Amino acid sequence: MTAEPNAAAEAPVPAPADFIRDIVASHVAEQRYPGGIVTRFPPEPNGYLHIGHAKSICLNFGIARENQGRCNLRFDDTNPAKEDLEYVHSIAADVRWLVAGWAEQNLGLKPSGARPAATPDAADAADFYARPAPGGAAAEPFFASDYFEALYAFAERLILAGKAYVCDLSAAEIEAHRGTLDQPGRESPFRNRPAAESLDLFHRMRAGEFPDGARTLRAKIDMAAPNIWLRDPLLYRIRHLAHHQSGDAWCVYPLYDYAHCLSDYLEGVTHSICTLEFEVHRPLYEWILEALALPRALPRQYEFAKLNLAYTIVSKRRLLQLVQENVVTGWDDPRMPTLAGIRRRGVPAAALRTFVTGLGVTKFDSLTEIAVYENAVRDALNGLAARRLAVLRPVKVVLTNLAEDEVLECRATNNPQDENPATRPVALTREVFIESDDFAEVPPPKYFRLKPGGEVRLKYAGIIKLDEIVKDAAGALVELRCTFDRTTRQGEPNSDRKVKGTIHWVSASRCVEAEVRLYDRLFTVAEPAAEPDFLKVVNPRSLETITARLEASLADATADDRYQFERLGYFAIDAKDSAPGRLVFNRTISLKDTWAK
RNA sequence: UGCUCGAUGGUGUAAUGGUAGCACAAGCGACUCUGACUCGCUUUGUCUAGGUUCGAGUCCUAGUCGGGCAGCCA
Repeated sequence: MTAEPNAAAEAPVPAPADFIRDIVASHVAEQRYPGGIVTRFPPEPNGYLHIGHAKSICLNFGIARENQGRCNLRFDDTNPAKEDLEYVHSIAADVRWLVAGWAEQNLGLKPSGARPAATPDAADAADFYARPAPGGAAAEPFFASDYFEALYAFAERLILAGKAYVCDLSAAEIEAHRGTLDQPGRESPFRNRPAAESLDLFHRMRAGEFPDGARTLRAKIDMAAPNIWLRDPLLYRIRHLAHHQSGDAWCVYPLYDYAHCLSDYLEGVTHSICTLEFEVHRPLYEWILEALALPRALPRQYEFAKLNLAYTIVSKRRLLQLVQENVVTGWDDPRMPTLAGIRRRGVPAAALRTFVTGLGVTKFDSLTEIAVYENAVRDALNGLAARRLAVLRPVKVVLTNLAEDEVLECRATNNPQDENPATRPVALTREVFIESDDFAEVPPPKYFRLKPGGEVRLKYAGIIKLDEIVKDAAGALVELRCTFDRTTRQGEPNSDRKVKGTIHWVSASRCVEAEVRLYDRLFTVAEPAAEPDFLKVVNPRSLETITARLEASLADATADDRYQFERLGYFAIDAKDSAPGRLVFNRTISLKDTWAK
């Protein structure tokens, strides 16, 4: 992970307001949660975090931050079949990156190895979590798997209270009994078996006596409920599978609805914020907590609409497909909307934060234009990026009135946005490269750049005039022969002489080569997820790799810095592939180009 | 056609019964040693129909349109 280039430079923004924050504020006002406000970010470690998660992270950490509370990072790891340690590590790193310099003091962690007591009553007695000092030793994220023992004890209690039972129906039979959206379900024949029998069976499930799928633990609610999630939902299933955290300790694993609400409760979470698709699960979330008659204030669930971004896929499943089918080079490919990809591409975390925060939080299923994201990225980078000269597609220019060995030193401004901008030297020599786009033999109307007989300013150097176009026998352009007006150099009397165009350039003899990766959107349509096959709308030109010529100072470029190649865009070192002597730059984003329209 | 949630310019949102505002986008102009940035101006909106009220985007009723829900996924 690269250091955050602008962690300290966050502009003060008014605290956001939305319907969830309004609710939190009213709870604070009525002192509903004396222990303070606790939220949580609960990813399942089955893929990399993406830009949609950034919205959730900023919401949950933002609320914690605004209320001097805490946001627990908790892995919702109840399904060992789909999860992997690689994802645990990437997610932890991505969260820390996004939150660094902003809400890291609100990141809820626990002392290494801390677990709630194994019995529900003891777990009720006190919160087991702690809040170590930032960066303190021995702090680690929470895991739902830490609660397997406590969750199991809670389940025993439900069985004893007649609120849960072991069901011997097969998966197909359970489905058949469930009914349909407009037809009530039928009760399981095992629904009313004695609690003692269910408890014995539940113990034997844990002991490994039954194969996968043979039995389940179900809540006893209402098979005729109009809400399907209340039709005796499954709480536990048998899975003879090793878990990335708990190893071989368990062969029964709790399901989401059961594990999530209780994990929230155990951690002292007050506001459990999730996306809209869990709206219909909320009655179940509440049913489980209330069925256990727990002593502390219960967490409540609130739902908001997830982020949808135009030309982007925000689905771990589909992102995994892109990786597996080698459409991209990995989860951290700079074209990916993953936090890892976005970071590698050079986007500052602060840009991502302003973007998602500016979106607001509602229950309306929206599609955000990509321009909003791009604006946030450019805006963050504009104040941050050191200006440099670089030529992507070189055309040779010979300044015929400069001697072969002549070197004219020019002062270039590092960032005109700074109050007292620093400068650096760049060398002008007889042979330079300019951008091929900046020359037109047959110029279109209102073309400000170099054209036959025309003048243009080489930025920081002075004005040149095109005298002659040299081509080879095949008619291909060889070089442009120009004269350099020495009286327009910095400090010379005509330095302020106006010409319409100013272009970038590099000295042909004093430049460095670098691999530059230019990115375009990964999909050709605004809503790739709505396509029957989203792989068919992958943009075949999403990556273009070229060899560019950079001003010599860029040989010392660092991965922590951000650069603007003047008139071209914002670029960053590719932290993974770049090495001393073999520079690799990613174009984070181009500059706005109103001329191209 | 069961339950549930939603609907404000092109897009995303604000207005908590009292002047429909902001951002992005778009258009025009100014500035410019980045056709960037910045600045100025402009276009465009309360799903429909009733009702309550001095006054409705907001409250009520009915409708229309859209999202979500029937994994031993989360």
